[in-house]
Amino acid sequence: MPELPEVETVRRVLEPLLVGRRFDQVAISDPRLTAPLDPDAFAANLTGERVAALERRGKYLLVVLESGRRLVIHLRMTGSLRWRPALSEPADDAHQRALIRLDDGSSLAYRDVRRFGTWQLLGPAQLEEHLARRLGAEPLAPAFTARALGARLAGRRVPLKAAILDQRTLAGVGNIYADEALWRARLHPRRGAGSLDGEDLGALHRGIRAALREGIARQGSTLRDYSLPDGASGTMQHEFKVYGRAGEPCPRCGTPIERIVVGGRGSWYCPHCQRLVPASAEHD
DNA sequence: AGGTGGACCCGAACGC
DNA sequence: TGCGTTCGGGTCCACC
Repeated sequence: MPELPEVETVRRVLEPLLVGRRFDQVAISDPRLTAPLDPDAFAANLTGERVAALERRGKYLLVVLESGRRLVIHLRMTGSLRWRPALSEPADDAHQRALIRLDDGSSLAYRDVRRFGTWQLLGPAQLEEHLARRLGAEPLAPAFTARALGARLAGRRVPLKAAILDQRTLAGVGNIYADEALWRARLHPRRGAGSLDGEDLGALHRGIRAALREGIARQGSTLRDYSLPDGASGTMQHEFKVYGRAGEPCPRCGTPIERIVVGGRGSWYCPHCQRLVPASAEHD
């Protein structure tokens, strides 16, 4: 599932391949991708544009075009981008939803098994408004401090994990990195979001950033559909401490990892390291 | 206003 | 073996 580390990896790989290139041909074969806009009109609108920069905000990939417009790509769950050099074999892919031919003969294909992903074409002001409505702070930016995180969580009664998954709390964390961050911070996913003290907030802030940074360093996690634009796999899935590891020993204390459902999401955690109530209040 | 649950989609995993 | 059912995941939206 593409979360911040996966989208950032895609951005880094594609940046040198796309910047300066012109879109010579654009074909969109799934109307869902650009709905409610007509896919052919959308494709025609993109044709001839040149890429000025590749940016990322939360889980959004932003293709900045020379006209100033942005092609805003959200991969949702199963979307992926695949770049192929000039003269390479065209892929036989039933799940391909769009194909862009670039002016150097290379191509960029978009595939999406579950068809949740979206493409939008927005002007700078529209994009700003679109993102401001949906996203909180970039967790790896200097402005994202433990204090700022605390301000976003204060007074909230939702489970902590649900608050972290809310993109307006902070942008880019999904189910996997939420569990990994909570394990690092030794916080139970069902803790009340507004119940954290200063020490907890510091640990959560560090846990979120460390989990995301390791994810980027490992080029993301390849579980099913995500892969790098050159077809390579990320390796972060080998580094998961708790995600998907029910019954396996906690890497810190050896207690078997448990799976519960929090905010409707499968959630893995260590029942010993991540207590709902302070350890001092228990018999043990 | 803030929180909650269903809808969207489809392959994989599961149950009989 | 083969069929049907359930599940999951990010976001939006209708509802409380």
